[in-house]
Amino acid sequence: MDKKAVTMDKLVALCKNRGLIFQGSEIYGGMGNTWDYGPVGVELKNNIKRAWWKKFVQESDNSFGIDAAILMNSRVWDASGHTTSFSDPQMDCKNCKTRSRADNLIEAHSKGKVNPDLMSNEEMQNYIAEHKVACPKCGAFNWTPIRQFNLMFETSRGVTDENQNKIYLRPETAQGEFVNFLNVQRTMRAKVPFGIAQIGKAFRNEITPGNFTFRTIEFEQMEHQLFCKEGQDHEFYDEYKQKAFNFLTSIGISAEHLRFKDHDKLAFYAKAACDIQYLYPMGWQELNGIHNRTNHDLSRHQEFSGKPMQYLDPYTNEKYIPYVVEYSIGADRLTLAILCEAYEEETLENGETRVVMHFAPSIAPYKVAVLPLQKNLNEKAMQVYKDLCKDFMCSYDEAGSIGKRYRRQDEIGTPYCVTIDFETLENNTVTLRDRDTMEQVRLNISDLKNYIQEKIKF
RNA sequence: GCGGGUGUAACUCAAUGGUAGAGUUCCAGCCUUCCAAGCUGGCUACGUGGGUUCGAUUCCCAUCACCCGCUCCA
Repeated sequence: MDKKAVTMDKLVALCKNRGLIFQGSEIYGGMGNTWDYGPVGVELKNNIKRAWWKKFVQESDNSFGIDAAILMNSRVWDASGHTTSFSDPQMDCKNCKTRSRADNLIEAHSKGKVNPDLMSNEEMQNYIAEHKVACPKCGAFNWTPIRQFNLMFETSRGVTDENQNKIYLRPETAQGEFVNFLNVQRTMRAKVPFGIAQIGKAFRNEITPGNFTFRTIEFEQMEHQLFCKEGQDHEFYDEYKQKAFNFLTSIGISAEHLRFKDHDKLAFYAKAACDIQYLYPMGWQELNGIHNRTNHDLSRHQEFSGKPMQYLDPYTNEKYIPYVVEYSIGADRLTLAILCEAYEEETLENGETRVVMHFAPSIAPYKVAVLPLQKNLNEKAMQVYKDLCKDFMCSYDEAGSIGKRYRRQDEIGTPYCVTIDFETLENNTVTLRDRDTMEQVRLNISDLKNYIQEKIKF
Protein backbone atom coordinates (compact mmCIF):
# COMPACT_ATOMS: atom_id res chain seq x y z
CA MET A 1 0.00 0.00 0.00
CA ASP A 2 1.22 3.38 -1.06
CA LYS A 3 0.95 6.54 0.99
CA LYS A 4 1.23 9.81 -0.87
CA ALA A 5 1.98 13.07 0.86
CA VAL A 6 -0.95 15.40 1.33
CA THR A 7 -0.95 18.70 -0.51
CA MET A 8 -2.97 21.71 0.52
CA ASP A 9 -4.72 21.76 -2.86
CA LYS A 10 -5.99 18.23 -2.48
CA LEU A 11 -7.11 18.90 1.06
CA VAL A 12 -9.00 22.06 0.14
CA ALA A 13 -10.73 20.20 -2.70
CA LEU A 14 -11.73 17.31 -0.47
CA CYS A 15 -12.99 19.65 2.25
CA LYS A 16 -15.13 21.53 -0.24
CA ASN A 17 -16.42 18.41 -1.94
CA ARG A 18 -17.33 16.49 1.19
CA GLY A 19 -18.85 19.24 3.30
CA LEU A 20 -15.99 19.91 5.71
CA ILE A 21 -14.94 23.47 4.93
CA PHE A 22 -16.24 26.04 2.43
CA GLN A 23 -14.92 29.42 1.50
CA GLY A 24 -16.64 32.18 3.46
CA SER A 25 -19.45 34.10 1.72
CA GLU A 26 -18.82 32.04 -1.39
CA ILE A 27 -21.89 33.08 -3.41
CA TYR A 28 -20.82 36.72 -3.16
CA GLY A 29 -17.40 35.97 -4.56
CA GLY A 30 -15.94 35.12 -1.21
CA MET A 31 -14.51 37.02 1.73
CA GLY A 32 -10.78 36.79 2.02
CA ASN A 33 -9.35 34.64 4.78
CA THR A 34 -12.66 33.50 6.20
CA TRP A 35 -13.86 29.92 6.03
CA ASP A 36 -17.13 28.23 6.94
CA TYR A 37 -17.18 24.78 8.47
CA GLY A 38 -19.79 22.59 6.80
CA PRO A 39 -21.91 19.78 8.25
CA VAL A 40 -18.98 17.37 8.40
CA GLY A 41 -16.33 19.91 9.38
CA VAL A 42 -18.29 21.26 12.33
CA GLU A 43 -18.58 17.76 13.79
CA LEU A 44 -14.83 17.29 13.50
CA LYS A 45 -14.02 20.65 15.03
CA ASN A 46 -16.53 20.18 17.84
CA ASN A 47 -15.08 16.78 18.62
CA ILE A 48 -11.59 18.26 18.78
CA LYS A 49 -12.78 21.02 21.08
CA ARG A 50 -14.59 18.48 23.23
CA ALA A 51 -11.47 16.33 23.48
CA TRP A 52 -9.45 19.37 24.54
CA TRP A 53 -12.02 20.48 27.10
CA LYS A 54 -12.17 16.98 28.53
CA LYS A 55 -8.41 16.89 28.96
CA PHE A 56 -7.86 20.38 30.32
CA VAL A 57 -11.08 21.03 32.28
CA GLN A 58 -13.03 17.87 32.99
CA GLU A 59 -10.06 15.66 33.87
CA SER A 60 -8.18 18.38 35.71
CA ASP A 61 -9.09 18.79 39.37
CA ASN A 62 -7.90 22.37 39.55
CA SER A 63 -9.07 23.87 36.27
CA PHE A 64 -12.29 25.69 35.48
CA GLY A 65 -13.88 26.71 32.22
CA ILE A 66 -15.36 30.06 31.29
CA ASP A 67 -16.89 31.65 28.22
CA ALA A 68 -16.15 35.36 28.28
CA ALA A 69 -17.63 38.07 26.08
CA ILE A 70 -15.89 38.88 22.82
CA LEU A 71 -16.59 42.58 23.36
CA MET A 72 -14.79 43.96 26.35
CA ASN A 73 -14.34 47.34 27.97
CA SER A 74 -11.75 49.23 25.91
CA ARG A 75 -9.66 49.77 29.00
CA VAL A 76 -8.88 46.05 28.94
CA TRP A 77 -6.86 46.62 25.78
CA ASP A 78 -5.11 49.63 27.25
CA ALA A 79 -4.04 47.44 30.16
CA SER A 80 -3.01 44.54 27.96
CA GLY A 81 -0.95 46.83 25.79
CA HIS A 82 -2.83 46.04 22.59
CA THR A 83 -4.04 49.59 22.05
CA THR A 84 -0.50 50.87 21.76
CA SER A 85 1.60 47.94 20.65
CA PHE A 86 -0.70 45.72 18.62
CA SER A 87 -0.13 47.87 15.60
CA ASP A 88 2.75 48.50 13.31
CA PRO A 89 4.08 51.81 12.05
CA GLN A 90 4.56 51.25 8.34
CA MET A 91 6.01 53.21 5.45
CA ASP A 92 6.03 52.50 1.74
CA CYS A 93 9.03 53.20 -0.45
CA LYS A 94 7.69 55.31 -3.31
CA ASN A 95 10.56 54.16 -5.47
CA CYS A 96 10.33 50.37 -5.31
CA LYS A 97 6.90 50.03 -3.66
CA THR A 98 8.05 47.79 -0.86
CA ARG A 99 6.75 48.32 2.63
CA SER A 100 8.89 48.59 5.72
CA ARG A 101 8.24 48.97 9.39
CA ALA A 102 9.57 52.26 10.70
CA ASP A 103 10.52 50.79 14.07
CA ASN A 104 12.52 48.01 12.47
CA LEU A 105 14.36 50.50 10.25
CA ILE A 106 15.30 52.64 13.22
CA GLU A 107 16.40 49.71 15.29
CA ALA A 108 18.61 48.44 12.47
CA HIS A 109 19.98 51.88 11.64
CA SER A 110 20.91 52.67 15.23
CA LYS A 111 22.24 49.14 15.69
CA GLY A 112 19.91 48.69 18.64
CA LYS A 113 20.99 51.86 20.45
CA VAL A 114 17.66 53.59 19.91
CA ASN A 115 14.50 51.93 21.17
CA PRO A 116 11.72 52.77 18.72
CA ASP A 117 9.09 51.29 21.04
CA LEU A 118 9.46 54.41 23.15
CA MET A 119 9.02 56.77 20.20
CA SER A 120 5.86 58.31 18.79
CA ASN A 121 5.19 58.11 15.09
CA GLU A 122 6.30 61.69 14.72
CA GLU A 123 9.57 61.04 16.53
CA MET A 124 10.19 58.01 14.35
CA GLN A 125 9.49 60.01 11.25
CA ASN A 126 11.85 62.76 12.40
CA TYR A 127 14.56 60.22 13.16
CA ILE A 128 14.25 58.72 9.69
CA ALA A 129 14.32 62.17 8.08
CA GLU A 130 17.34 63.34 10.10
CA HIS A 131 19.40 60.23 9.50
CA LYS A 132 18.22 59.76 5.91
CA VAL A 133 17.39 56.12 6.58
CA ALA A 134 17.15 54.53 3.16
CA CYS A 135 14.97 51.76 1.81
CA PRO A 136 16.72 48.47 2.56
CA LYS A 137 15.70 47.07 -0.79
CA CYS A 138 16.44 49.74 -3.36
CA GLY A 139 18.48 52.25 -1.35
CA ALA A 140 16.22 55.18 -2.17
CA PHE A 141 15.17 57.74 0.41
CA ASN A 142 11.63 58.42 -0.71
CA TRP A 143 9.13 57.34 1.95
CA THR A 144 5.44 57.85 2.37
CA PRO A 145 4.45 59.13 5.83
CA ILE A 146 4.12 56.56 8.59
CA ARG A 147 0.76 54.88 8.72
CA GLN A 148 -0.41 52.97 11.72
CA PHE A 149 -1.86 49.59 10.92
CA ASN A 150 -3.76 48.42 13.98
CA LEU A 151 -4.43 44.73 14.02
CA MET A 152 -7.54 45.02 16.18
CA PHE A 153 -10.96 45.15 14.54
CA GLU A 154 -12.82 48.21 15.67
CA THR A 155 -16.51 48.64 16.05
CA SER A 156 -18.69 50.98 18.03
CA ARG A 157 -21.19 50.61 20.82
CA GLY A 158 -24.42 52.54 20.50
CA VAL A 159 -25.58 54.78 17.71
CA THR A 160 -24.24 58.17 18.75
CA ASP A 161 -20.84 59.73 19.20
CA GLU A 162 -18.75 57.05 17.61
CA ASN A 163 -15.43 58.20 19.00
CA GLN A 164 -16.65 57.94 22.56
CA ASN A 165 -17.86 54.42 22.05
CA LYS A 166 -15.11 52.77 20.09
CA ILE A 167 -14.71 49.15 21.11
CA TYR A 168 -12.75 46.25 19.72
CA LEU A 169 -13.36 42.64 18.81
CA ARG A 170 -10.96 40.85 21.10
CA PRO A 171 -7.63 40.04 19.41
CA GLU A 172 -7.01 37.25 21.92
CA THR A 173 -9.15 35.38 24.40
CA ALA A 174 -6.61 35.52 27.22
CA GLN A 175 -7.82 38.79 28.73
CA GLY A 176 -11.20 37.18 29.43
CA GLU A 177 -9.48 34.72 31.71
CA PHE A 178 -7.36 37.39 33.40
CA VAL A 179 -10.19 39.79 34.19
CA ASN A 180 -12.19 36.90 35.66
CA PHE A 181 -9.33 35.60 37.76
CA LEU A 182 -10.84 36.61 41.09
CA ASN A 183 -14.41 35.72 40.10
CA VAL A 184 -13.39 32.16 39.36
CA GLN A 185 -11.09 31.92 42.35
CA ARG A 186 -13.82 33.12 44.74
CA THR A 187 -16.81 31.21 43.35
CA MET A 188 -14.97 27.94 42.82
CA ARG A 189 -13.10 28.37 46.12
CA ALA A 190 -9.99 27.69 44.07
CA LYS A 191 -6.56 27.54 45.58
CA VAL A 192 -3.46 28.58 43.70
CA PRO A 193 -2.19 26.87 41.67
CA PHE A 194 -5.31 26.58 39.54
CA GLY A 195 -6.25 27.11 35.91
CA ILE A 196 -8.90 28.90 33.86
CA ALA A 197 -9.72 27.50 30.44
CA GLN A 198 -11.65 29.02 27.59
CA ILE A 199 -12.52 28.21 23.99
CA GLY A 200 -13.55 31.20 21.95
CA LYS A 201 -13.20 33.37 18.91
CA ALA A 202 -10.62 36.07 18.42
CA PHE A 203 -10.15 38.53 15.58
CA ARG A 204 -7.08 40.05 13.95
CA ASN A 205 -7.07 42.43 11.05
CA GLU A 206 -3.96 40.96 9.53
CA ILE A 207 -2.69 40.94 6.03
CA THR A 208 -2.55 37.26 5.61
CA PRO A 209 -1.09 34.80 3.21
CA GLY A 210 -3.31 31.92 2.14
CA ASN A 211 -2.61 28.45 3.46
CA PHE A 212 -6.28 27.62 3.87
CA THR A 213 -7.49 27.90 7.47
CA PHE A 214 -4.00 28.26 8.92
CA ARG A 215 -4.17 32.00 9.37
CA THR A 216 -7.53 33.71 9.23
CA ILE A 217 -8.85 37.06 10.39
CA GLU A 218 -11.38 35.33 12.65
CA PHE A 219 -10.22 32.27 14.52
CA GLU A 220 -10.91 30.17 17.55
CA GLN A 221 -8.47 29.75 20.41
CA MET A 222 -8.34 27.12 23.11
CA GLU A 223 -6.52 28.49 26.11
CA HIS A 224 -5.56 27.47 29.57
CA GLN A 225 -4.07 29.97 32.01
CA LEU A 226 -2.42 28.41 34.99
CA PHE A 227 -2.14 30.76 37.96
CA CYS A 228 0.70 29.93 40.31
CA LYS A 229 3.12 31.38 42.78
CA GLU A 230 6.33 32.93 41.55
CA GLY A 231 8.94 30.22 41.60
CA GLN A 232 6.49 27.50 40.62
CA ASP A 233 6.23 28.95 37.15
CA HIS A 234 9.22 27.08 35.69
CA GLU A 235 7.88 23.75 36.79
CA PHE A 236 4.42 24.42 35.39
CA TYR A 237 5.90 25.79 32.18
CA ASP A 238 7.67 22.47 31.62
CA GLU A 239 4.63 20.48 32.72
CA TYR A 240 2.30 22.21 30.28
CA LYS A 241 4.75 21.81 27.42
CA GLN A 242 4.54 18.09 28.00
CA LYS A 243 0.77 18.06 28.57
CA ALA A 244 0.23 19.96 25.34
CA PHE A 245 2.41 17.56 23.42
CA ASN A 246 0.70 14.51 24.92
CA PHE A 247 -2.72 15.89 24.07
CA LEU A 248 -1.76 16.29 20.43
CA THR A 249 -0.52 12.74 20.11
CA SER A 250 -3.59 11.45 21.95
CA ILE A 251 -5.91 12.70 19.22
CA GLY A 252 -3.89 11.19 16.44
CA ILE A 253 -1.01 13.48 15.54
CA SER A 254 2.20 11.59 15.02
CA ALA A 255 5.09 12.68 17.26
CA GLU A 256 7.41 12.85 14.25
CA HIS A 257 5.31 15.68 12.86
CA LEU A 258 5.65 17.74 16.03
CA ARG A 259 8.55 19.67 17.49
CA PHE A 260 9.25 22.20 20.22
CA LYS A 261 10.56 25.54 19.13
CA ASP A 262 11.74 28.08 21.68
CA HIS A 263 11.17 31.72 20.81
CA ASP A 264 14.33 33.60 19.93
CA LYS A 265 12.78 36.94 20.71
CA LEU A 266 10.43 37.20 23.65
CA ALA A 267 7.41 39.47 23.81
CA PHE A 268 7.69 42.25 26.36
CA TYR A 269 5.52 40.43 28.90
CA ALA A 270 7.08 37.01 28.64
CA LYS A 271 9.80 35.36 30.63
CA ALA A 272 9.88 32.23 28.48
CA ALA A 273 8.01 31.14 25.40
CA CYS A 274 7.90 27.97 23.40
CA ASP A 275 5.85 26.82 20.44
CA ILE A 276 4.88 23.38 19.40
CA GLN A 277 5.12 23.27 15.64
CA TYR A 278 3.43 20.87 13.27
CA LEU A 279 4.78 19.81 9.91
CA TYR A 280 2.07 21.26 7.66
CA PRO A 281 2.25 20.80 3.87
CA MET A 282 3.81 24.28 3.68
CA GLY A 283 6.41 23.42 6.34
CA TRP A 284 6.86 23.65 10.09
CA GLN A 285 4.40 26.13 11.53
CA GLU A 286 3.20 27.15 14.95
CA LEU A 287 0.36 25.04 16.26
CA ASN A 288 0.37 26.00 19.89
CA GLY A 289 2.27 28.19 22.30
CA ILE A 290 3.32 27.96 25.93
CA HIS A 291 4.23 31.24 27.57
CA ASN A 292 5.43 32.20 30.97
CA ARG A 293 3.67 35.55 31.25
CA THR A 294 4.88 36.27 34.80
CA ASN A 295 2.50 38.46 36.78
CA HIS A 296 2.48 41.03 34.02
CA ASP A 297 -1.17 40.72 33.00
CA LEU A 298 -2.73 40.68 36.44
CA SER A 299 -0.45 43.51 37.57
CA ARG A 300 -1.47 45.62 34.62
CA HIS A 301 -5.15 44.98 35.31
CA GLN A 302 -4.65 45.91 38.92
CA GLU A 303 -2.95 49.10 37.82
CA PHE A 304 -5.51 50.08 35.19
CA SER A 305 -8.68 48.99 36.99
CA GLY A 306 -7.62 50.06 40.44
CA LYS A 307 -8.92 46.72 41.74
CA PRO A 308 -6.56 44.49 43.67
CA MET A 309 -5.66 41.32 41.79
CA GLN A 310 -3.92 39.65 44.65
CA TYR A 311 -4.44 36.17 45.94
CA LEU A 312 -4.47 35.54 49.67
CA ASP A 313 -2.68 32.31 50.44
CA PRO A 314 -4.78 30.67 53.18
CA TYR A 315 -1.84 28.66 54.50
CA THR A 316 0.72 31.42 54.82
CA ASN A 317 -1.54 34.50 54.83
CA GLU A 318 0.70 35.85 52.15
CA LYS A 319 -0.78 38.18 49.54
CA TYR A 320 0.62 38.19 46.05
CA ILE A 321 -0.22 38.56 42.38
CA PRO A 322 0.12 35.12 40.82
CA TYR A 323 2.32 34.23 37.89
CA VAL A 324 0.64 32.92 34.76
CA VAL A 325 1.69 30.04 32.55
CA GLU A 326 -0.34 30.30 29.38
CA TYR A 327 -1.08 27.39 27.09
CA SER A 328 -2.79 28.45 23.91
CA ILE A 329 -3.71 26.50 20.80
CA GLY A 330 -5.69 27.44 17.72
CA ALA A 331 -8.76 25.25 17.24
CA ASP A 332 -8.69 25.91 13.51
CA ARG A 333 -4.97 25.24 13.23
CA LEU A 334 -5.39 22.03 15.17
CA THR A 335 -8.31 20.99 12.97
CA LEU A 336 -6.15 21.69 9.94
CA ALA A 337 -3.29 19.66 11.40
CA ILE A 338 -5.68 16.79 12.08
CA LEU A 339 -6.93 16.97 8.50
CA CYS A 340 -3.38 16.90 7.13
CA GLU A 341 -2.45 14.07 9.43
CA ALA A 342 -5.51 12.00 8.53
CA TYR A 343 -5.32 12.38 4.77
CA GLU A 344 -4.22 9.31 2.90
CA GLU A 345 -4.43 8.24 -0.70
CA GLU A 346 -4.21 4.49 -0.84
CA THR A 347 -3.48 2.47 -3.92
CA LEU A 348 -5.37 -0.79 -3.67
CA GLU A 349 -4.30 -4.19 -4.94
CA ASN A 350 -6.46 -3.80 -8.03
CA GLY A 351 -4.69 -0.56 -8.88
CA GLU A 352 -7.52 1.75 -7.86
CA THR A 353 -6.99 4.49 -5.34
CA ARG A 354 -9.12 5.48 -2.43
CA VAL A 355 -8.84 8.61 -0.32
CA VAL A 356 -9.18 7.83 3.36
CA MET A 357 -9.28 10.21 6.27
CA HIS A 358 -7.77 8.29 9.16
CA PHE A 359 -9.24 10.31 11.99
CA ALA A 360 -8.97 8.84 15.44
CA PRO A 361 -12.43 7.29 15.99
CA SER A 362 -12.96 9.57 18.99
CA ILE A 363 -12.86 12.71 16.83
CA ALA A 364 -14.24 11.37 13.54
CA PRO A 365 -17.17 13.51 12.35
CA TYR A 366 -19.46 10.56 11.76
CA LYS A 367 -18.94 7.41 13.78
CA VAL A 368 -20.90 4.94 11.71
CA ALA A 369 -22.73 4.67 8.40
CA VAL A 370 -25.66 2.36 7.73
CA LEU A 371 -25.71 0.91 4.22
CA PRO A 372 -28.44 -1.39 2.90
CA LEU A 373 -26.91 -3.78 0.41
CA GLN A 374 -29.93 -3.45 -1.85
CA LYS A 375 -32.83 -1.09 -1.94
CA ASN A 376 -35.35 -3.64 -0.81
CA LEU A 377 -33.45 -3.76 2.49
CA ASN A 378 -34.03 -0.06 3.12
CA GLU A 379 -36.72 -0.52 5.72
CA LYS A 380 -34.60 -2.70 7.96
CA ALA A 381 -31.58 -0.46 7.44
CA MET A 382 -33.57 2.60 8.40
CA GLN A 383 -34.59 0.92 11.65
CA VAL A 384 -30.94 0.31 12.50
CA TYR A 385 -30.09 3.89 11.59
CA LYS A 386 -32.88 5.33 13.75
CA ASP A 387 -31.56 3.38 16.68
CA LEU A 388 -27.86 4.18 16.23
CA CYS A 389 -28.32 7.89 15.66
CA LYS A 390 -29.55 8.28 19.20
CA ASP A 391 -26.04 7.51 20.39
CA PHE A 392 -23.70 8.60 17.61
CA MET A 393 -23.45 10.83 14.62
CA CYS A 394 -24.66 8.31 12.11
CA SER A 395 -25.03 8.50 8.35
CA TYR A 396 -27.47 6.60 6.13
CA ASP A 397 -26.73 6.01 2.46
CA GLU A 398 -28.65 3.89 -0.03
CA ALA A 399 -27.51 5.54 -3.28
CA GLY A 400 -25.13 3.79 -5.65
CA SER A 401 -23.13 0.60 -5.42
CA ILE A 402 -21.94 -0.62 -2.06
CA GLY A 403 -18.32 0.07 -3.02
CA LYS A 404 -19.11 3.65 -3.88
CA ARG A 405 -20.82 4.17 -0.56
CA TYR A 406 -17.81 2.78 1.29
CA ARG A 407 -15.61 5.27 -0.53
CA ARG A 408 -17.85 8.19 0.39
CA GLN A 409 -17.50 7.27 4.04
CA ASP A 410 -13.74 6.78 3.66
CA GLU A 411 -13.43 10.35 2.43
CA ILE A 412 -15.01 11.78 5.56
CA GLY A 413 -13.21 9.31 7.79
CA THR A 414 -16.19 7.38 9.15
CA PRO A 415 -14.53 4.60 11.14
CA TYR A 416 -17.34 2.03 10.82
CA CYS A 417 -19.76 1.02 8.10
CA VAL A 418 -22.66 -1.31 8.88
CA THR A 419 -24.10 -3.25 5.96
CA ILE A 420 -27.60 -4.66 6.06
CA ASP A 421 -28.09 -7.78 3.91
CA PHE A 422 -30.68 -10.52 3.55
CA GLU A 423 -29.15 -12.49 6.36
CA THR A 424 -29.92 -9.52 8.60
CA LEU A 425 -33.62 -10.13 8.04
CA GLU A 426 -33.21 -13.72 9.16
CA ASN A 427 -30.93 -13.49 12.17
CA ASN A 428 -30.38 -9.79 12.98
CA THR A 429 -26.68 -9.83 12.18
CA VAL A 430 -24.85 -7.20 10.15
CA THR A 431 -21.44 -6.76 8.59
CA LEU A 432 -19.30 -4.12 10.28
CA ARG A 433 -16.43 -2.91 8.18
CA ASP A 434 -13.40 -1.14 9.67
CA ARG A 435 -12.13 1.88 7.75
CA ASP A 436 -8.47 1.41 8.62
CA THR A 437 -8.05 -2.33 8.33
CA MET A 438 -10.83 -2.93 5.77
CA GLU A 439 -11.64 -5.99 7.85
CA GLN A 440 -15.23 -7.13 8.24
CA VAL A 441 -16.83 -8.70 11.28
CA ARG A 442 -20.29 -10.14 11.67
CA LEU A 443 -22.16 -8.70 14.64
CA ASN A 444 -25.58 -8.99 16.14
CA ILE A 445 -27.50 -5.72 15.96
CA SER A 446 -27.95 -5.72 19.71
CA ASP A 447 -24.17 -5.72 20.21
CA LEU A 448 -23.52 -2.94 17.74
CA LYS A 449 -23.82 0.01 20.10
CA ASN A 450 -21.50 -1.32 22.74
CA TYR A 451 -18.97 -2.39 20.14
CA ILE A 452 -18.81 1.08 18.58
CA GLN A 453 -19.06 2.92 21.89
CA GLU A 454 -15.98 1.10 23.11
CA LYS A 455 -13.97 2.05 20.02
CA ILE A 456 -14.81 5.74 19.91
CA LYS A 457 -13.92 6.61 23.49
CA PHE A 458 -11.73 9.66 23.91
C1' G B 1 -1.23 46.96 1.32
C1' C B 2 2.38 46.53 -3.35
C1' G B 3 3.87 43.87 -8.14
C1' G B 4 2.59 39.89 -11.62
C1' G B 5 -0.99 36.16 -13.16
C1' U B 6 -5.93 33.89 -13.23
C1' G B 7 -11.50 33.88 -13.14
C1' U B 8 -16.84 29.22 -17.92
C1' A B 9 -21.24 23.78 -13.80
C1' A B 10 -19.58 21.00 -7.35
C1' C B 11 -14.63 19.36 -9.92
C1' U B 12 -11.32 19.08 -14.54
C1' C B 13 -11.34 21.22 -19.16
C1' A B 14 -13.52 23.04 -24.29
C1' A B 15 -15.66 26.56 -27.87
C1' U B 16 -17.39 31.49 -29.30
C1' G B 17 -18.36 39.44 -30.92
C1' G B 18 -24.78 36.52 -32.28
C1' U B 19 -26.00 33.92 -24.55
C1' A B 20 -22.03 27.81 -24.44
C1' G B 21 -20.07 21.54 -25.12
C1' A B 22 -17.82 17.26 -22.67
C1' G B 23 -15.97 13.89 -18.79
C1' U B 24 -16.32 13.19 -13.53
C1' U B 25 -19.66 14.29 -9.45
C1' C B 26 -24.72 14.77 -7.89
C1' C B 27 -30.18 13.41 -8.33
C1' A B 28 -34.17 9.92 -10.26
C1' G B 29 -35.47 5.18 -12.50
C1' C B 30 -33.93 0.18 -14.05
C1' C B 31 -30.41 -3.48 -12.77
C1' U B 32 -27.31 -5.27 -8.83
C1' U B 33 -25.93 -10.10 -2.60
C1' C B 34 -19.96 -6.35 0.21
C1' C B 35 -15.28 -2.02 -2.05
C1' A B 36 -15.89 4.04 -7.25
C1' A B 37 -19.87 -1.91 -12.48
C1' G B 38 -23.79 -1.10 -16.40
C1' C B 39 -28.17 1.28 -18.97
C1' U B 40 -31.77 5.47 -19.35
C1' G B 41 -33.14 10.22 -17.98
C1' G B 42 -32.29 14.86 -15.24
C1' C B 43 -30.20 19.47 -12.47
C1' U B 44 -26.22 22.89 -12.54
C1' A B 45 -21.80 27.74 -15.40
C1' C B 46 -19.49 32.51 -18.52
C1' G B 47 -17.21 36.12 -10.41
C1' U B 48 -19.68 41.21 -9.93
C1' G B 49 -20.64 46.21 -11.84
C1' G B 50 -19.93 49.67 -15.62
C1' G B 51 -18.24 51.05 -20.77
C1' U B 52 -17.65 50.23 -26.26
C1' U B 53 -21.17 47.74 -29.72
C1' C B 54 -27.22 46.60 -33.18
C1' G B 55 -25.47 42.66 -29.95
C1' A B 56 -20.17 41.23 -24.91
C1' U B 57 -18.79 35.09 -21.80
C1' U B 58 -15.31 37.05 -25.60
C1' C B 59 -12.74 43.83 -26.26
C1' C B 60 -11.87 47.99 -22.39
C1' C B 61 -12.25 49.89 -17.18
C1' A B 62 -13.33 49.15 -12.16
C1' U B 63 -14.30 45.84 -8.29
C1' C B 64 -14.20 41.13 -5.73
C1' A B 65 -11.90 36.47 -5.08
C1' C B 66 -7.96 33.07 -5.87
C1' C B 67 -2.59 31.80 -7.16
C1' C B 68 2.85 33.36 -7.13
C1' G B 69 6.35 36.92 -5.04
C1' C B 70 7.00 40.90 -1.38
C1' U B 71 5.07 42.78 3.10
C1' C B 72 2.73 41.55 7.68
C1' C B 73 2.40 37.94 11.57
C1' A B 74 2.16 37.95 20.46
